[in-house]
Amino acid sequence: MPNQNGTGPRWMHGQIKCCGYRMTKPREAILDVLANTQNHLSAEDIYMAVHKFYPNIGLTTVYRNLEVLVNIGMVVKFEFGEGKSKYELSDEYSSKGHHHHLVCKECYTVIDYSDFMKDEVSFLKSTENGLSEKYKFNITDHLIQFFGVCEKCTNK
Amino acid sequence: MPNQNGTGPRWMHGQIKCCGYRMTKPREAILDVLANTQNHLSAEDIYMAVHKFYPNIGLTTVYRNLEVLVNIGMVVKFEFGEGKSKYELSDEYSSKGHHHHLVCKECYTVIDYSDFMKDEVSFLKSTENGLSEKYKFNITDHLIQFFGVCEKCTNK
DNA sequence: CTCCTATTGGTAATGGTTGTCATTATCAAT
DNA sequence: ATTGATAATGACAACCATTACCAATAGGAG
Ligand SMILES: [Mn+2]
Ligand SMILES: [Mn+2]
Ligand SMILES: [Zn+2]
Ligand SMILES: [Zn+2]
Repeated sequence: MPNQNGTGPRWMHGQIKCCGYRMTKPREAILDVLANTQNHLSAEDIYMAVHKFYPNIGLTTVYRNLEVLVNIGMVVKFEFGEGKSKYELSDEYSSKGHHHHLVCKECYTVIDYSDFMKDEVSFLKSTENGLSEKYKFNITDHLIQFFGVCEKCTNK
Repeated sequence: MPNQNGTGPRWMHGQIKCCGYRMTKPREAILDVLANTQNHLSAEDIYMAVHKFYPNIGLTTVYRNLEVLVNIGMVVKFEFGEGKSKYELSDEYSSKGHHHHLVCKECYTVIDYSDFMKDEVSFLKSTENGLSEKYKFNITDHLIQFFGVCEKCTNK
């Protein structure tokens, strides 16, 4: 979807140009779709959303660009166990900020949470330090997910 | 591989019979393969290992049984980003015990670690409590992974 | 031993993702 | 504004891990 108000962050001025990539219509459209949803979208979801405004943009192009955007850190790719990857804007480019996921194993509802971070921060810091020291790893990232059954699925 | 010494835990007496499942040759072979490796195996890996001793056991059977074993909690399924699932015995049936994973994003080496658990325990307890309370989730499980670049890949 | 039915194995199908390649579009340099 | 090098695109085919299907087999309670 074309940026509705002219005041939003123009992707043009973001990470993309700096990395030697060109700013193209599909790229922009994909970022706009991701910026305008609260959900975690599959490549197909994004393709369909983009398709409404640019019917000639292909699914292959969506996949290719998601890969690029993940590589330059503007988008994050997740596997929640559904058999297809889900994407969302990375912390820096999203209004959500740093968060993790609570996933229902039955209906695959995904909840973003950023509560209870005090304990997480200290846990992460000490664990990352310990691990990188002991295993000589250059740690760049972490993945924390909780799984369970949501309220709706429990009462069913 | 057929259980090498007659003294190991016979899967026969485990979880399987209790759940109404039958103990079959393929089932036993798959569990033996998983019990005799330190690695995280794909369905194909397991199929090939089983195939050496029971050449007539099919890949489909391996997949079907892995699903059963995951469902009754004897096996755990992981996605490390390679595009195929990896399997290992669950904590209770493995000599490894409770642990998490440190994954190299370049070569997909996976390290099991169970260090630095003191901080994790308190983090998990408070976060699980907070989340299940706030979001009315019945939390059953968690996934913690650290990603980075291993020593070998860094010097290359 | 018999019977019920869970399980198997072979093969085809599915579905998400990636490769190919001729064509097009971006943008730095003129 | 025009040009040119090349990044990016779109249509389609190929890939590959996983599932569905179904007739044949085998576990194990009685
Ligand atoms: Mn999220
Ligand atoms: Mn492990
Ligand atoms: Zn649910
Ligand atoms: Zn590595």
